[in-house]
Amino acid sequence: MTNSAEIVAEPAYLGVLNNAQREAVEALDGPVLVLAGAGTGKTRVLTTRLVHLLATRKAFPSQIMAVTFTNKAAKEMQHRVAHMVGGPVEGWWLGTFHALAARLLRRHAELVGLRPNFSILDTDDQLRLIKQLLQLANIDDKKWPARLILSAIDRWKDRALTPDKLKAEDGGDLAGGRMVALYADYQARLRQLNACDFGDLLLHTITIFQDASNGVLSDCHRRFRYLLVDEYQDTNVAQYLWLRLLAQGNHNICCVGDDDQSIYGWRGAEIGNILRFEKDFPGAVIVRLEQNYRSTAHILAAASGVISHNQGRLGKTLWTAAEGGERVRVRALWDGEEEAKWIGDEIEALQRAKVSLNQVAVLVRAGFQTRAFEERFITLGLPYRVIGGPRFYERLEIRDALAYFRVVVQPADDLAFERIVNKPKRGLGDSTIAILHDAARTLGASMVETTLRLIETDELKPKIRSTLRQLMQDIARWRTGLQNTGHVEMAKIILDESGYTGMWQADKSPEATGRLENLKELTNAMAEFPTLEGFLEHVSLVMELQDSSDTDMVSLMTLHGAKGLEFENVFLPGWEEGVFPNQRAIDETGIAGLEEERRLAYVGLTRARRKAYVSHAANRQIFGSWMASSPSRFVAELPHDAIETEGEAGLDRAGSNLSAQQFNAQFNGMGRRIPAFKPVHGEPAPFATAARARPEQPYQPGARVFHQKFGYGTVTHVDNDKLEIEFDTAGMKKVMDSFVVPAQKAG
DNA sequence: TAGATACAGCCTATC
DNA sequence: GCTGTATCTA
Repeated sequence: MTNSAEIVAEPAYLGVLNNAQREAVEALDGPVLVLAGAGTGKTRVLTTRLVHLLATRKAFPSQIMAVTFTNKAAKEMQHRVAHMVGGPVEGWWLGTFHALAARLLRRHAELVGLRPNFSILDTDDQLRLIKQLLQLANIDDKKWPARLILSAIDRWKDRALTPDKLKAEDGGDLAGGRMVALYADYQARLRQLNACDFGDLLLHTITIFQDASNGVLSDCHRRFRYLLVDEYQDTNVAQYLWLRLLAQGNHNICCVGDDDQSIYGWRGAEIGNILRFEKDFPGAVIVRLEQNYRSTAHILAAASGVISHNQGRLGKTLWTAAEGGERVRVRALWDGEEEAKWIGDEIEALQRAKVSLNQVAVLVRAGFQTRAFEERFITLGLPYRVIGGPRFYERLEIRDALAYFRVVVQPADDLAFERIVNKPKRGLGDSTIAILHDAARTLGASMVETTLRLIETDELKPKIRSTLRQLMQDIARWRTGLQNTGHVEMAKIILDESGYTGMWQADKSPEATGRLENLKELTNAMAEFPTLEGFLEHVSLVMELQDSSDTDMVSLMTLHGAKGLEFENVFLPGWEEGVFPNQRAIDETGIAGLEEERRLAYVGLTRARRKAYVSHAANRQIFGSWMASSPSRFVAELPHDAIETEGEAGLDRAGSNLSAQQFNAQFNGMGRRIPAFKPVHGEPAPFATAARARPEQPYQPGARVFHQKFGYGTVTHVDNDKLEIEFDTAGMKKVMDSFVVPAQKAG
């Protein structure tokens, strides 16, 4: 219902839009797909649409959900909307899929067997967990590395396939044919740990949504009347299902995306989601944004020429009203060093022409390629920043510190406990941890709980017992401390009293000071959050620390990292077969992989506003050995009119005598075997799941028992699962019942 | 429990 | 060719 008195004249924000943009903004009700080519004003449409929703009184902020993939994109949207309406808009659900799902899940955790304070695991935790499960199941982790197992699980989760939806043979020969059972175990273990991984955030909310009896979904329908989705081409099946459930209520879903910029197929994105939109949401309005405001006609022609070689596109033709501009320069060079030299020189030339270095980017296919440029830029004294290196919250010392906090907040978090139990070294070696681990498994209890029980017995050596008792008391004290003392102060106390800070202070290695600084930065960052729990949530869901520097520097990053960004001048080195398109991408997924590489080329070219430089070298050092290389097929796909070819004669054909097969063999080492999901017959061998039902106490006073360490003895007293035993040689001891066996069986 | 040695794996990467 | 990790040994 539009209040006509409110909108007397056409709002100014509509006037600045072109026809297509305007259509996308004004189609507020019903499903809408906005196919937004690169540089066509996608963000403007998204934010204006939101402002329009509010201005027309179609919705209050609290009735709008806006979903992005990255925190950066969410922040950007918040910022732009605030800018448009002249103040921050609050109360709308704006965030990443995972952040929004986590928010819902915290409220309804018990519906999927979790407590509201569940931990969110990252890849590192997942890998540790899988390693443990592999060991438990006696699966050779040499043959089936945890990384491989994890990626199989993640891919299943991307497709919303929970273990119950899989048949044993769906795992192929992975993990010796026991992959599905392993996956089920992994899920069981997560529940025990009161934890979930990123995939679970979505899958658990889907489970909750699908059960109508809890009323959560209908509540959401009542609440969220309008749904906005950014980068729709990157959604995976789970995200698609999640969105579809939410959209069922009001059908007001607006997805913005570009099938030509889908570059995340390898992490589960389903380009089919965007290609199928009309079918999934009947009556959908499709708006194409094709007028590009970013790049010159030559750059657009180059990008369009390359992408036109792809099949299976929705099809768009980018055009620009702008005239003139330079052709894309395509240069052949002798080797990588020369390439770096040339790019360095060109950047210096730009610098002399008073171009800001912030407007210069070098976009590479893979991280390792940045090194050659860094070296060159250092020699030249060109300031640069590498975007997307190791992240703050992934650093060892930060993860250790966070593990301490996690144990205090969520004592069922065994992964965190195991991480810190002997850091700093407390004399708790592998064997002690193994005892705790085994005992926890037989008891079906958490490690902290198990430790609390074991320290009341004589299972452990007195010294170890008192160390653990101390640690348990510390953790308990820190937990109570959090109720009275501020969490920033408490965090410092935890790191101090645990000896963790001291450990690095005593460390004389050169990186120790840096680590101490990072720890300080960590506690500083906490101040912005009301509670320790809130901070931990932030850390799990927002892995980046806000970047501060806006000094003038060349940006060095991967093509993937450049998506969504734009620069006046873009250098695209390494356009060689094998490197780009990446050979592995082609080996692993064939045509689909090649097309994704081509979309990456399209993304790269369309980042440039004024000048784009493509280069390729005739010789390249890969994994240490020199190889002749031939220009990327994408070079040949650039329309002649749009480019200007330069470089020494003959170089552009160098290396073409090397067969693709030879290249493969060298580039990929001995040819990596990719385990196929081939069906295999026969039941997977069952293996222990962590939780086991506790039988009745089988030991009574007088029973003869055998203990691995203390030998034979007679039970004198029973206290639940704790036994007092007079051992024949070791004397009176308290032990856990699970540590002894009836004497006759041991003989 | 640290230090030494062998060995594999080396593309992209969000949350 | 380099790096991280797993395993062995003093």
